[in-house]
Amino acid sequence: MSTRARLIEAAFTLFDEQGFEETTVDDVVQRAGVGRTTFFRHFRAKEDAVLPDHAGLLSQVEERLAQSDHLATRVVEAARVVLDHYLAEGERARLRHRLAGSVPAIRSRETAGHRAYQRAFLAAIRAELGTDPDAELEAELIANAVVTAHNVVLRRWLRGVTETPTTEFDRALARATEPLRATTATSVRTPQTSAPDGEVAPEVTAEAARRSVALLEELLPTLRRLADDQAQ
Amino acid sequence: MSTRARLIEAAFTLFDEQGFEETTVDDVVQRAGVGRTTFFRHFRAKEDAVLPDHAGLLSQVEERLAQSDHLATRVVEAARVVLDHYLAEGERARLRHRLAGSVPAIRSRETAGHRAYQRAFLAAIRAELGTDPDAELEAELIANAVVTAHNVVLRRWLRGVTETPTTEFDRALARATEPLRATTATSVRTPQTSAPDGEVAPEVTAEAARRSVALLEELLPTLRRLADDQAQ
DNA sequence: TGAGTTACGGTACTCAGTACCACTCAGTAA
DNA sequence: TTACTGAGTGGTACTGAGTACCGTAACTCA
Repeated sequence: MSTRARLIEAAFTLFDEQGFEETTVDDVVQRAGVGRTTFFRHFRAKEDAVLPDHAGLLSQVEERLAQSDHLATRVVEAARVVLDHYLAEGERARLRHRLAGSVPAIRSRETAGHRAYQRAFLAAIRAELGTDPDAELEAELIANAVVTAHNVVLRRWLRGVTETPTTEFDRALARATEPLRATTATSVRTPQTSAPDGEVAPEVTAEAARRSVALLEELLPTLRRLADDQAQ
Repeated sequence: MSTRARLIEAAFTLFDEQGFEETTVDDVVQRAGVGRTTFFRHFRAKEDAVLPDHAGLLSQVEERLAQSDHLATRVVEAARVVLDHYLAEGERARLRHRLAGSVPAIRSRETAGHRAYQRAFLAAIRAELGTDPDAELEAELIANAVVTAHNVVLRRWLRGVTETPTTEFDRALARATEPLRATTATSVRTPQTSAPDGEVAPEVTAEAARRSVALLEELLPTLRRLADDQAQ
């Protein structure tokens, strides 16, 4: 067992048994049987010993995103790389999740990692959607939806709510990448002929219209009074 | 000028001039002319001196979300509370944004705050959509889209890219809350007007309706604020 | 006047993280 | 053998964030 592995093992055990704040780096290195300097040579900070290798994972994600198949496929499979990593960790991932629930330092590092993935997704999506403000917003929303969908499923597995995370992942990411498939389908495949649009658009549009009209109706009495006041 | 205000002023100035890491708490308290203990009585950590009052802002957000008008309205206006806070800070918000770009501690605290808002939105949306897995995912996606849309607009203003953040905000949040309006329309409202008897092609009508609805949604917040102002 | 409250200042401490230097132990070449 | 090299390791000393505790001034309310 390598020095690094012993440090990780000791950190997980002690953080779990006696808490993160209550455990000093000295405790960890003593349990691992190594010097204090060695700890900080392997990990930049105390919490790094129980964090996944986000840097390595990120480069795998970027690698998958850089391939040349359809954008939606690339995004889904790149997110799948991250999920698979957590699943492969097994109990250790679950323990980290419990720790993150009570230790801000661990939680914030974990979310920083997710932000890095999100930015990688964003870059890939933006490259396809363009950079005008509306497309920019759309890309941000989709990139964020992908990470969120991933996280929702991952969290369910971490908490032991589901035993079929990969199945749920496919469903969740299909939902998250829906607008991506729609926009790239219309803008790339068929220029404005609206063959696929014609099937689903009317009901959706009708629902949205009803709702907006309803909202407007809420405002109408006030607006009418406002108009009357202005007329005087 | 209160002690707290002097500390904040000193922290912003020194962090900006000589960098966050290069500035010690002793530097800050010396510039503010107070004791070191006083700093940590006002702020739990060094970076807190330049962070907005997320706790106070969060309770304002929750207050707005707890009202009884339409969900989409509550969510949009609650997010607007946060945007308005940053806009009111002016140059100070921009300085913080620059600092967050280079200081992980500040950035992670800022995202932690946004996560808190996101959870408040999530609770409100989930209460309306239900808690089965699909609805849960939907709620998470929408809550995240709201925060993302807010952040996209905010960031554009922080970087000086736009001078009309509130207009962009209305547009961005109309987009982010689109699925929210659609889903609640089916469950809450029923159509009140029958279809017109004209002989226009259905797709053309649908497309025209879609544009009108989108424009109407953008205008709704403005009309609502206008009505509120007059009501006072 | 005295008791409680609030805000501030000082001292001493723990511990994370850094800088620097020394050691060990491989492998390699002379 | 000896000498050299480089990676991994360990020890020591330091800086600085954050905490605990105690003392003090001012202000308020009996």
